[in-house]
Amino acid sequence: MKIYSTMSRKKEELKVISQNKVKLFVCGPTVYHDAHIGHGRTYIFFDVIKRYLKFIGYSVFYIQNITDIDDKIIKKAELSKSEPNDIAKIFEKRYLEDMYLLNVTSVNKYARTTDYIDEIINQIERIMARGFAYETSDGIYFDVKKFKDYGKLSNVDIKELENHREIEEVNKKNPQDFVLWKKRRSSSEPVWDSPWGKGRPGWHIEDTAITEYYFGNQYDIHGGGLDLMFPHHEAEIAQLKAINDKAIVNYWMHTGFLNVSGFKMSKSLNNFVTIRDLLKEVSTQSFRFFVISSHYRSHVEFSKEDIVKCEKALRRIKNFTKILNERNIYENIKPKEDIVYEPLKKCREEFFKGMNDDFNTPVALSAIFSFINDSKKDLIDDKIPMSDIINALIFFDEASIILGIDFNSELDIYKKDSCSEDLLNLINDVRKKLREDKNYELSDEIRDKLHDLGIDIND
RNA sequence: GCCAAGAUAGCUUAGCGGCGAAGCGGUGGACUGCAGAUCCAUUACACGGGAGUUCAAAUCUCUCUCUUGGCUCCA
Repeated sequence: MKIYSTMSRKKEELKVISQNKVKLFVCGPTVYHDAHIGHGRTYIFFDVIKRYLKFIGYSVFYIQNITDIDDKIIKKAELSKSEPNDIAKIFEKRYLEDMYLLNVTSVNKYARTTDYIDEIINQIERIMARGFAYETSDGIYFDVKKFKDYGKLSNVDIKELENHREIEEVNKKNPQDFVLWKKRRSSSEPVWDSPWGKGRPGWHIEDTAITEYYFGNQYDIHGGGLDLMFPHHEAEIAQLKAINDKAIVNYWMHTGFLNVSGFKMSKSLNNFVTIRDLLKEVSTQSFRFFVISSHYRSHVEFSKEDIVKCEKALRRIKNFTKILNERNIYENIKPKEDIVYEPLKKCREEFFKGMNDDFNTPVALSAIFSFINDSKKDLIDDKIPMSDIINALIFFDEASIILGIDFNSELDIYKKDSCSEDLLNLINDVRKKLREDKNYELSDEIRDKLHDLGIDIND
């Protein structure tokens, strides 16, 4: 199993800290608006990563933080004349709903920042005690000059930054220094007691507090979107090392951007697509397929058309597994016999080779399609041994579990409720009669209009 | 300005030293009253330009052109 590490900028063999165990942390969202499809991409991918590591035998503990106290949340609360905590609660709930809809089910623990205030304060105290942070009139700051490796992960030259950083805080020793604890600035913001008076945590400290609480000083994988590499992950590394020289994160993984109409999603550009809006138009499975049909580190351009293409491709796989299922005349028999059918052997080999090579899902998918192309005729002609029909079904089950896309179920975009289903049956009966009377004109018109409504009928 | 990523058939995406691959699309056919779906067959003048290294380069080096991203909060 090879994983690309941002720190070394190359693929490295996965070596876990304790046998068979992977401690995985991924930066979660700040809950002040609905998650967009870029979040969707990142979290679907880490979902696949977790699923795969688990599949190949690791016991994975996957934590994601939820930032529920932040400037943006406070600002949003002010605008909507509500409490920051209420805003956070609402969007946290909506975020979890979105993840559920995306079939992102592999996170073991969602950790809220405000549940770890004690740990955060304690960590800041230790960072200060070791001389890596200092107090000013408005907060506690990390002294970046004390940590020589600051900038190593993102390959950023600290000196360069001086020219570009906004200097919003005059009391800081250096413009690059980042805040660990913010002292109360206005009466409306939520605060907690601390040795430095009432205040709230800075953004970077929550992750190290949470990871230390659950994982200790060393853990295996830390993931997140590419945009978090600097300064967020640099800050985390600095904090970790400030607490403990031996602290280490072995693999830093970053997902590439999902851009819309050539640009990164932003509200000002009005190219902001939320997960819930997208799922009104395309199925979860199609979107997941879209996400995994490119490599997680590459930059991807979002387009509805491409998701439609993915939906068609996905349907091809489903049609194939449908035939496989029909051929499986022995129910409940799962012989773990060796595979003799060559295309299936090749398919498995390629699939796992791809996944083992830094989670190369496009290769894995390609292996599936090659298998379908190579074997479809044999399947229809009944030339595949029954044991391998079953082995193929087992393979598709495994692939479904790993990728979080059920290849064995029919693609169904439209949620059926009993009423609309009855109604559709009624319309179909009417059309059937019309066709029997050779009144094609009217029956076709109904079909066309249903199509416009997004309902396709197969005669 | 500094730091990155990228340019592969009509479109999307892999490959990253030795038959250019997958999906979508296109074309022909089967099925159908027709369309779609499905199936079968088939297709393609695709590795941004130019040098170099090598027996061999899409793949390595240099260079040019272009695109995108980061350097402020950001998955």
